[in-house]
Amino acid sequence: MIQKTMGPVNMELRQLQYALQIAAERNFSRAAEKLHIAQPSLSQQLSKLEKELGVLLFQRNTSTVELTHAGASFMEQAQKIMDAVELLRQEMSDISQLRGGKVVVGSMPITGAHLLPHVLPSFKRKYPEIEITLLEDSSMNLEKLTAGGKTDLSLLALPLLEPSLAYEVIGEEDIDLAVPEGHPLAERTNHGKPLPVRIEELSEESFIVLKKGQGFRKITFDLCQQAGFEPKVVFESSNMETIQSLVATGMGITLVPRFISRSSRSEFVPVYLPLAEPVPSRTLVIAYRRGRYLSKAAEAFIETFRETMRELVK
Amino acid sequence: MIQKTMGPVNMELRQLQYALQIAAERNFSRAAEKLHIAQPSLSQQLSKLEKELGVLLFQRNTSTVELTHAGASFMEQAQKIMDAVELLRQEMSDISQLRGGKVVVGSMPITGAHLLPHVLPSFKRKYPEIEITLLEDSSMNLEKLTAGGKTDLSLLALPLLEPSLAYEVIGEEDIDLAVPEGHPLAERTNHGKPLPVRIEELSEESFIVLKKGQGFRKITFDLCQQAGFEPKVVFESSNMETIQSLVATGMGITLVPRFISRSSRSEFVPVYLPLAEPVPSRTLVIAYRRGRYLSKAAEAFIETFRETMRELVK
DNA sequence: CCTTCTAATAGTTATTTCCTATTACGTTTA
DNA sequence: TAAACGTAATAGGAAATAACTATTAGAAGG
Repeated sequence: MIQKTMGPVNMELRQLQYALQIAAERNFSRAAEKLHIAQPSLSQQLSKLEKELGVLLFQRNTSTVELTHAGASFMEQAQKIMDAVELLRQEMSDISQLRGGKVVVGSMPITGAHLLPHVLPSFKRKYPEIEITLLEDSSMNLEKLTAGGKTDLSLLALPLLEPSLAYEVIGEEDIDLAVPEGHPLAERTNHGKPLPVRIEELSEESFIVLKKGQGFRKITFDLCQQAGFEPKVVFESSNMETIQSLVATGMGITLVPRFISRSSRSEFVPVYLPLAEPVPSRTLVIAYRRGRYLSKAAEAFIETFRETMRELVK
Repeated sequence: MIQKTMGPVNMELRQLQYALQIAAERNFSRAAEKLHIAQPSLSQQLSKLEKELGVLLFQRNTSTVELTHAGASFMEQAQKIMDAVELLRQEMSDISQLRGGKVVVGSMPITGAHLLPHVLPSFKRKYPEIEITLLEDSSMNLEKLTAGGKTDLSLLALPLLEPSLAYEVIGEEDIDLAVPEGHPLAERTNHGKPLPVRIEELSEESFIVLKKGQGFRKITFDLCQQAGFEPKVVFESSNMETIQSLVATGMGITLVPRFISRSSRSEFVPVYLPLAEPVPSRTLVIAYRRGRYLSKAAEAFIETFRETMRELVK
């Protein structure tokens, strides 16, 4: 990091503003009035400024006030500075008023592909000036990224492994079963509707699951364990969409979050069956660093996400 | 007036500098040290700044300090502002150190053409960054321009008519007589050198003089009057060079300042004769507004002018 | 668990800015 | 020429602000 030795800045914006006002009015008393200060204060501040600069800015006696050449070039540059200051104030004001800003959001590929497309348009509509940057990764990596401050928020599912993360629940997502067409479980219907499947019934099935580091893999294993068996894994993929295709082609079965089973559009689509009560679900949350102040923009994103989820679940 | 609702500029350069230093160090204590203040002061000022902006600039707890998105864009703009401030300080410093600045100098066409060419080069050599703007006009107009602040200095000859002008003498300039070649006065020689002429001898001559408003016209008339006669004017011109040509072609005679008779280079050159003791002269001065502070650049110009004159008269 | 950093808070002091009153100085008017 | 007016500068004291010291509280590391 380059150390810029900045000399002591004794000059202050107030003094620039005072000088500019005097230049505009060409009269100390009137300038002081507009600045809501007394005339002697203005004289004092200007003298101080001139003394510090080592330059006379105004040629003045008791009757006339006019710029020196030095004063003229001072005013030119001072005005640029004040304009830049005004711009800075405006930018900060925009951010605090949600008319600007930036949020870096992490999400798993699954949710990125299936949930965010619903959220982002309405967020953009509501806060057109807030920039959203998306970062897709596995849930494990996302937790690390968020814990390390690389993202402001991450869309994740419980449980979180990183203890430094806090979260807000944004919704429950039911879990379905995916089987190949013609699978015996898909044939059990009641008035044409498939019957719910109990997880225990899957103990002898071949499972296709996500690779390690992806949260939903653990959810699958936990559900099977709760049902009293260890799933027989015949294939692993890091891509949930790929798994759907593999199931469709008859290589095995899998558990899948509802938002995926709802919107699968690829060529090879498996059959989705509901699971029996109590329907297993995963809790979707937006996670962020514990103890951290969330920017208003980030809060607005969370709020919009929640609203959108409520709409989706209807 | 305690209207604090939307006070204009409460932000101060000091605070920008503090914020930038914190951003550079990412550590309040070290930043405070470099700023030569105590750490609590720094915390206070930053909090005040953030409160005024309505935006958190640093995400911080007791162990880490890092920029928020708002903070990042703040620093970007703040650095621009500090750079502009530094530039302003530099410009003013240059002016006060005579490494910059501007002087508007008025001069009569005569002196502009014959004296300034000697002065300007050495001034430029000494103060290469000071800009000199020349304004040529008649002495009468120059006095008005300078009294009105349109020029910083004017090169004039005594007496000055404007009472609001002060002046510094920069030298005496002897006055010569110009006659056509072959004129009887030019024939009176002593060992080949022309004899000095007494002004009384010119009472019957035809004079070519400058137009009204030009100082040297009055000097000519005054000298004649002192010699006891009223000059017979046969022609008037506003241009001293033209008068030289007219004299050369035999239309009359004229009085001329030494610096002109010395350096006439045109096609039609008259004969220049010295005037008898006491040799009349005019006092050249640099005039400026009475009671006005002269910029250092203007003072430097005067000083350089004097030096150059001393060189010239040698 | 203790020690060590580091930022925030409390309370006080020092500095700076601002105010009122007044002076000084040009300009205009009588 | 003197008097009256308008304006910037100065003086001295009051108010506001930024600085300091001492301390607390919270995280990180041994």
